[in-house]
Amino acid sequence: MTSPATILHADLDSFYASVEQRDAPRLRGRPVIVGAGVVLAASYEAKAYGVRTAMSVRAARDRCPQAIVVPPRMSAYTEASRAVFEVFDDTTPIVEPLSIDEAFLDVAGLHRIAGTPVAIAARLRRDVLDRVGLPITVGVARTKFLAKVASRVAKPDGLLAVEPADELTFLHRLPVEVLWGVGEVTSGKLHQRGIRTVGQVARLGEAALVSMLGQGSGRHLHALAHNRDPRPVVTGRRRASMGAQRALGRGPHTVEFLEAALAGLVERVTRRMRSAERPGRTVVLRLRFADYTRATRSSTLAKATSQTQAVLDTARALLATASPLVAERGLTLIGVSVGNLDRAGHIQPELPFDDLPRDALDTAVDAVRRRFGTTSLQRGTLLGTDTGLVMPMLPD
DNA sequence: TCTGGGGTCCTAGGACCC
DNA sequence: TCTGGGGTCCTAGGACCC
Repeated sequence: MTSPATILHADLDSFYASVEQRDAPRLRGRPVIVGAGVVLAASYEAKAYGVRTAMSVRAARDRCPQAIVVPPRMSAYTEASRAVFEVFDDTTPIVEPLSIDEAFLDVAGLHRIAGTPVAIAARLRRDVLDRVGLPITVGVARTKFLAKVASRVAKPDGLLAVEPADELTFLHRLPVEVLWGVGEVTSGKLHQRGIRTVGQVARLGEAALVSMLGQGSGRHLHALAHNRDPRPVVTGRRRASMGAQRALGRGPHTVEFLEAALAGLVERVTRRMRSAERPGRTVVLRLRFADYTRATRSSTLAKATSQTQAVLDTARALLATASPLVAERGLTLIGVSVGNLDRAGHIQPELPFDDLPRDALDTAVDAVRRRFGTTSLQRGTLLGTDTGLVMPMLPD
């Protein structure tokens, strides 16, 4: 017995461009590009001319000379997103944000009070339009994956529900690119073997996919092609890293310039970390070079921090280790992110210890692990932490 | 027409521990 | 003395997503 389709994937259409059209009547019905160097969003009128996200604005103008290009207004988009998520939250308590403009909603259990999932989805679309003034597309299905596919197919300004009985018929005629995790590289490998539709992937068999793409992707794609996606819609997920990056243009860049760029990025990131009260432990330096190759360097601190100076010192040291690459290839982008957020770090042994009751200590160890998100505890020692908590540990 | 800024997840080898 | 299996953490890179 299969469960009914109760997962909604709600996705705002051409989000940034829609906000601009909402706020400026002269832009309505016209091709609009939101961009700064590259296209961040294009209205459907612009997309009709072949304008695509991530294309350079120059290229976009070539395709659509009459397009109106406006600079991004991030604060307006953040505010619009907040208002839309308020509508989501009023629809169901189970909302999982995916990005600034899309989310999964689980409406199982709302049937009696709110009607069928399709009725709920239709009302959600009306509410977003009435309350925020933006068009939104909703896909409804039994799995997250298929709900997302449905919304993609239904765009723009649409609603599409895929009932359990129709799942594979619907899915199998679509191109492999709809599968989550199939980008340029993977689709290239599949195309090489003449595989273009999800149905062909499904018929291929798991073993063949694994040998083609590796165990992880092979199994993943096989499952998705059969609409097997057991992941539930989960609330309360928090981001695992925060970062900032900056394109530098072709060099050469002076040391002073790079130092200043790095300091600016670190300041931006650590400020956000402090205002979110989310210190982190792992500093990652991202570099991109003139030939578009990339490199990362990372370093994990003993203690989580959100202090500008600590992160900057680490980032500087990482940049120094990459200086041969920088000299050789020329730097065109630099980024800093901090991961392992909220993980306090290794707990430092302070005193030897070996005779407390075992079960009490096991409980305490679990508590430390939950509290600090770390499993690298030194057994047989009395532990102190930067928060002043003192925790005894038992030998194995 | 070379390609911005923000993220996630996976893999793989080495270090280290039990 | 030799060998081993299981697990986590760290670093680096790659693919992918919006």
